[in-house]
Amino acid sequence: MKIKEAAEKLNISARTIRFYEEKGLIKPDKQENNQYREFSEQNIWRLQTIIALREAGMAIGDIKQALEKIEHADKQELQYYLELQRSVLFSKWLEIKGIIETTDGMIESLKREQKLPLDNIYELAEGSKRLREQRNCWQDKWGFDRLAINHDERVHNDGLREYKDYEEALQLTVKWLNPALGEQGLDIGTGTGNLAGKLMERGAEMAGVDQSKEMLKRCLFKYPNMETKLGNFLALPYLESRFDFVVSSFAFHHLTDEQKVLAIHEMRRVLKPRGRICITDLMLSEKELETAESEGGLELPPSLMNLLQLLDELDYLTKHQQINGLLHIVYAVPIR
DNA sequence: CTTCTTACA
DNA sequence: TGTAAGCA
Repeated sequence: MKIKEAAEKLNISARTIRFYEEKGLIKPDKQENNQYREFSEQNIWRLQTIIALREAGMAIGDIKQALEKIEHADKQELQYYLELQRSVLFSKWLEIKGIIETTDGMIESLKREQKLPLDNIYELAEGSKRLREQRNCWQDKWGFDRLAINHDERVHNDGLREYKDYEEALQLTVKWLNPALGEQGLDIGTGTGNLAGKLMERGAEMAGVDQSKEMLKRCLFKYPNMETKLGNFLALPYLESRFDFVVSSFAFHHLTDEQKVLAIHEMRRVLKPRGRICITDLMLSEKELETAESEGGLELPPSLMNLLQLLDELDYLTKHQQINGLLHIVYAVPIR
C-alpha cells in the first residue's frame, strides 16, 4: 500500500512516516519507475511498534536500537530497553508528583493567607526546578557499563585503595542491619549485587537499583531471585512504603551535596514508617577533612559529619563506625 | 490528485 | 513534526 493509505491506517501523517525512514527506523521498498514507497504488512507492523514505543515516550534513537533487539528476538536486551524506558517514565512521574505537591502547597497557603505568599512560591518553584535539572542531568556518567565486565575482579584486587576492607565493611553492614526473615530490602547502586547477596543469605528479600544495565545483568546472573531495576538515587523506581530497609555501598560519594539531600528523601519515600537506612561508603571524618583540605586533593570524598547532620535533621537516630581512613558505615533508624 | 525531495519554522 | 514549494 502507498504512504497515504498507511498513514491513515496508522493515524499518523505521511511526513512522520518519511521521517522515521529518514532516521533509519524503517526501509520500505520503492517502486522502480516513480520512487513511490510501498508498505508491506511487515512495514506496517514495524510502524505500529514504533508508534507504541513512541507513545511510551521513547526517543527515536532508542527505538531504533530496541527494534534491532526485537528483530533478533533478543528478549534480555529488549527487556532492558523497556526497563530503561520505565525508569525514564518513573522519573517523570516523580517530577510531576512533586509539582502537584508544590501546587497543593500554594493553594493551601493561598487559602490561609488570602494572598500570594510570593517568597514561598518562589522557593517552591525553585525547588521543583532543581529537582528537574538534577534528575535530567544524571545519566551514566561514570561509564559503569564498560566497567561491569570485570567489576568483581577489580574490587577484589584493588585491596589497598578505593575498595580497601571491602569484605569486612559489607559484613559489618549486614550485621548492623540484621535483617529478619522475609524483610524487604533495597540496595541502591547495587552493582553486581555483592551487598544484596549477603543480605539475602540472611533471609532478606532484596531489590537492587543501578544505573548500569550491564552491572544488573551480572547481578542477575549471580543472584537469579533478586529483583533488579534500572534507576538511581534521585528517582528510585518504586512506590511509597515499600521497603523495611535501604542500603547502599560505595555509591553515595558520587552525589553532590544537593543530590544527597534529595537522595535521603527518596530513600525515606520508599521506606516503610520504621524503615532503616545503612550507608557504607568513602567519607571523611573531621580529622581527615582538615588534612585532605590542606593537601588540596582534587576529588574530596564527602564529609561524614554532613551526612550525620542531614540524617539528624530528618529525625533519624544514627550510629557510625570508621572501618579505615576513608571507609565508614552509617546506620540510621527513625526516632518515631 | 498523489508522492517525492528539500528547506525551513 | 508541520508546512510549503517545485517537480514528475
